[in-house]
Amino acid sequence: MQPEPGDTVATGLLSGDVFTVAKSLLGSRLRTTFRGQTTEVMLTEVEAYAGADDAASHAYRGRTRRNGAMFGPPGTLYVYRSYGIHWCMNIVVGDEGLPHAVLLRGGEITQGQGTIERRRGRADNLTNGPGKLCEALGVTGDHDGTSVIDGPVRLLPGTLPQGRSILATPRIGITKAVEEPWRYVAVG
DNA sequence: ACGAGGATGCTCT
DNA sequence: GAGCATCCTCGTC
Repeated sequence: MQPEPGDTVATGLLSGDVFTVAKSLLGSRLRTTFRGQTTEVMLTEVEAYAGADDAASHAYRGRTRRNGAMFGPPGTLYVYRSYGIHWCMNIVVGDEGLPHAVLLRGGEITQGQGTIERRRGRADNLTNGPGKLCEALGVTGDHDGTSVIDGPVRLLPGTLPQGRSILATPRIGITKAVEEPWRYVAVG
């Protein structure tokens, strides 16, 4: 599909293999506006989860009640509750029906610093972690299954600033497939 | 700087 | 009933 002028994000950005897409999401922005408060981050830390081929993926054993959003079209947001307390969000990528997704783990605030500090209840460590990122942007389970192309949680295309490079490391907080270097961080 | 431990709720086996 | 794709606080060094 050809991007049209005014598209919030080129859908082609989300249609490659999950590892390529994950890296290309670094530098993009994620924006929400709730109750008139706009908050936005530039993504700097993500992880790729490769569906049925990845023992650490929530979709490794197929579709369940929780992971249904992962089987939606690219751009679908998959939000789940982590440790009973936090929300974490993924962007579904690749071919529709394949449950490949990119976990959003961290970003740098580009808009709405004050709102984010209020939501987080502190002034440091605001967006360095998947649960923190959701709380900062006001993302909850209500947003599970919405689209980052035209939904309330909006992905805006972007590239990393000059001088930044991408470091691949093992993923954080998992107990299976722990060696795979599918976490990508913008450093520099 | 680093590690231990607890909070908490839902999904899946 | 186990097991989390986490975060925070409070110990120790």
